Amino acid sequence: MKFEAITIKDIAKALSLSTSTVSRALRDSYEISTETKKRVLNYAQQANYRPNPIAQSLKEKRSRSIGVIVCEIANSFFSQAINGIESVAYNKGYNVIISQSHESYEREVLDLQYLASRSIDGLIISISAETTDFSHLINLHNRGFPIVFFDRVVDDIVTHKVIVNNHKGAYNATEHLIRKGYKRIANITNAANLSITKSRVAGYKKALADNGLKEDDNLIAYCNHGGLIFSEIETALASLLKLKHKPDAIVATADKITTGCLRYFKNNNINIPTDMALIGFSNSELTELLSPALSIVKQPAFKMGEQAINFLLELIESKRPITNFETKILDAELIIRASSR
Amino acid sequence: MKFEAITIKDIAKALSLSTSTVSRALRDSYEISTETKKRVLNYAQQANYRPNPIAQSLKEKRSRSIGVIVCEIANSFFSQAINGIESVAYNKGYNVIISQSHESYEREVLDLQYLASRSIDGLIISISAETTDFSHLINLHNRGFPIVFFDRVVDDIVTHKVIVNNHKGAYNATEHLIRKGYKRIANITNAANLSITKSRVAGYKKALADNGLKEDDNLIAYCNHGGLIFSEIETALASLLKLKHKPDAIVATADKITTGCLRYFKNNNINIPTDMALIGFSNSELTELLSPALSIVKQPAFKMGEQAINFLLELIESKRPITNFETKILDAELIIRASSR
DNA sequence: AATTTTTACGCAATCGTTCCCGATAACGAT
DNA sequence: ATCGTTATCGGGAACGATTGCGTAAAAATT
Repeated sequence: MKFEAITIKDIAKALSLSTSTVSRALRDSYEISTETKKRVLNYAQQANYRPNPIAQSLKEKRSRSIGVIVCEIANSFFSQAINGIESVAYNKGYNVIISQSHESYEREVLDLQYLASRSIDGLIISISAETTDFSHLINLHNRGFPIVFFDRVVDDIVTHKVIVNNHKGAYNATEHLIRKGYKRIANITNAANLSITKSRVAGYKKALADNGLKEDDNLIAYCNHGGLIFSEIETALASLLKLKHKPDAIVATADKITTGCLRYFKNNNINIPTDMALIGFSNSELTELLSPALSIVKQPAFKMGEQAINFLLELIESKRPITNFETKILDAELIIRASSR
Repeated sequence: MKFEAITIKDIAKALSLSTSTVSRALRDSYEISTETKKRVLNYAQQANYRPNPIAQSLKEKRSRSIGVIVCEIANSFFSQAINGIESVAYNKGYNVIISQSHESYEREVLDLQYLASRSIDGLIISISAETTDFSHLINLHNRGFPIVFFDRVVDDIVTHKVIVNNHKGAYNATEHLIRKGYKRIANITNAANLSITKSRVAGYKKALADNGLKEDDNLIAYCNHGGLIFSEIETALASLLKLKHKPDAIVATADKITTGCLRYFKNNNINIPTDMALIGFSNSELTELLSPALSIVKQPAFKMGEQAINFLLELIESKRPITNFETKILDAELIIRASSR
């Protein structure tokens, strides 16, 4: 099935003009008489003419579309961030092509190849939990391709970045637990290589240190798939609970891990917060309604998305190469509820 | 910032060949000698040549991208459906451009114009709660543009559709409440004009009738924004609770409405299920962890997405016009938990 | 040796737009 | 009458890839 649209040639033929004149008339060039402009504009309107964006892209060497790679759309944080990206992109006439890495390095590389082959003008990415080799990104970046990182950034690549103050978020969450009297606080977190993991673990450790608690590597568990696989959370928690000196509270520093912990405790009849306190990073709208209501560290996902796309459009639309790159750090919100009281 | 890619011309020049020869060599044409093919292929590989999809699109009059319009990405049902769409599209070399209507008719029309202007090859859409005028879609459809509806379909437009057995889903949910002994069962549902609303309300009514319960229009409340605005749920529930003869159970037939009801009851200290039983349509992963665990009607969102994209690709890739349209009806799953016991 | 056939490649048009050059006419100034 | 201006417009070459058609050389056939 095809679907033939009217072109500038059709207009030219119908009005006995040249395509150049029609093109210029449509773009309101000064070299075209008001009379002719009117004729062209009227005809175009009546015929419902729309310029072919593909032809324009070919001519202008830009597609007016940008790529976004996240690990999962079906994750509140990312879907909210995408909302932010979309709202700005829409207003600026860009379209957004979304790809999911599903926390797989291989898939991330494929996604990137795919997007690059679709000639996107720029990329916003939060890298997958598996990714430790950045050559696919470095390659593009070195060739001057506009990239903005958000959430999970790559330190070695110098470009605009948007993150949350992960250190502070984890610090505050941990400190809150300490103030509530918890003594043995475990940290279940994302893959160790991720930037967010490093900051969050550091924040957690700093809070312990600042409050005279000793850190214990046995109390830190890494989930290499970011909690996407429930069993990795089970394994982590099971081994924590097997410790001689069990934890009495948990800081979970990823959305899926936070809710995964809750699921595990419910499955195993472990009472929150009496047997085990829980606080975790999450952007779900439902944490308040959970049982017990979850204490969370909530990221300004929508704003992060907005900031990321603004950064990207700056890179794309800048005439001269940008050398002055910025890292925007937003604050996460600490919301205390029943799971840590 | 630009980013120059290698073209077929560059290869041609480098190897002292014509662009036609290079093109044919790359496409493995029989008219090119094995020798030349090897040279071209080697050079292309070494130079990391990628055909320019925009130029290809212009030539082939197809963009290999499809549009998806849903009301909200940050909704489990839709994000899961998009996952399904994406997984198939990805494998077939199509990319997916997602737009959100935010339940607004105006925005839906704009989205559609936008997508059409981006020359997508086809469209998958679940219409907004506000939409009652379908001329924007009818227009496209009449011009032979491939459209597949899912979830919220338009009866008047004859094309492939993917839905869930909404009647049965609502029927089963209602019947379950009746069996549990609830006598006055209210139904809070989406905008009245939506196809899904009609089916679900009908299913609800049928279950009442089949079990000797009288339907009462005071017990049916419509949320015109699909629960996107919490106040509309509040209003609906408040007026239900003001009735002389209050309901003792609620069937909520939209994701946001279901969780919205729960939120309202918690806010107002209404105990579930003793004061009020609750069952509702939802695809959230967290319903099990809510307090109380929510009984739900769960749609096979991922499968629906897969089916929708398969339908669409059939329409797009078919040589001759398709006249034999299909409506795929999948079954929803009824999951009983504490909120209705 | 003369011919036909096959092989292997180039030319040029095409897709829809844009834009650099001209080209033409009207008009006033010299 | 000649020239310079200005106002309007058209020709045609891009952009990158594809493809029908034409043709030289090589190979096969007579």
